[in-house]
Amino acid sequence: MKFNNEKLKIDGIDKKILRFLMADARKPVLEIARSIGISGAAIHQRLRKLEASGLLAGSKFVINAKVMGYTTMAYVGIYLDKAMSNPVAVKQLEKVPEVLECHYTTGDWSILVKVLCRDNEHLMQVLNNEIQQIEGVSRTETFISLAQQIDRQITI
Amino acid sequence: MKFNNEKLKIDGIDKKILRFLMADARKPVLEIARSIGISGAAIHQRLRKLEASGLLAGSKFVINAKVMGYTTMAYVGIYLDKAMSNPVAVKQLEKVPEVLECHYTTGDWSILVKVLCRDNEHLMQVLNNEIQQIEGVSRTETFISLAQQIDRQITI
DNA sequence: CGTGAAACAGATGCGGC
DNA sequence: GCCGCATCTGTTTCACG
Repeated sequence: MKFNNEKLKIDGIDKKILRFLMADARKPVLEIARSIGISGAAIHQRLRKLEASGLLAGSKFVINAKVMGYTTMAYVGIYLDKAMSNPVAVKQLEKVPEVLECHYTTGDWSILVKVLCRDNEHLMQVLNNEIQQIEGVSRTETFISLAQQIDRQITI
Repeated sequence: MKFNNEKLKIDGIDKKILRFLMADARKPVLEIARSIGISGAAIHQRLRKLEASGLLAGSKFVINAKVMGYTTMAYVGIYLDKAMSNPVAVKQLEKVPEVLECHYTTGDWSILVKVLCRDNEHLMQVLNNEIQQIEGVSRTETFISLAQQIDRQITI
């Protein structure tokens, strides 16, 4: 991806718009307009500009996974055999729906993944039957998140 | 939070609606209606039901932090002194805007946080001047994410 | 549950300043 | 850049099957 991010200037009004929409992507533009005392058309123009700049990477509905019975979140550090290339392992991890994030990290492990499971038993199955079955995975270290106490985006 | 999640039944139509909105929270309900061949009013009713069930936890605009010059993401494992209670430390971590997530974890550390910084130098400042200055923090271990290769929500 | 119609509200494009 | 206006589209409610 290439963006024209060299001239990207975000002024106070842009920031206000972004803060509103980061908290609620469905907030009507006209409502935001009234809140910050500017016309709806102006907000619209600014949003087009921000979108063109690549700063706006879309919007998401947030699902409360707990209500769906997914209560166990964990981070898993994965050690790969020297022979195993990272992209090949990632391709396998993509096929595991419980894997929500995957990072290529410095430090002890080759890969750090975040997984979301229904319960500890489900987590065990994902570890044993999915992740550790991937070729090249030699060992894993699991850290269960007993509570997620902060969850937010970058502060604008 | 308590929800009436005992009777929560999600059928195929609900799943389709959710999949559309999880990918793009601003997608018009009428467009979804046309895609799946049902009236707009029906989608609207289902969304109200899903919202009341607590499954819908809002929506967010996603910001591309790279365009804002934030290119260094890292996970930091934090060791707390025995005397230090977790909630007190979390309260301090909340004040650090670079901290995006904070998990109370099993395993070696007391806390695992995700931080997003402009560059390695900024990360170093956050570690030395912010996180390690928090009372009760004895030691940290940092894992820089060289690349985030998967980033998604729960699969419906 | 679903539908279609009606009333309301928001989105979008444009000329003008 | 912003505004106001006109038009189009989407949202929301409601009575009914």
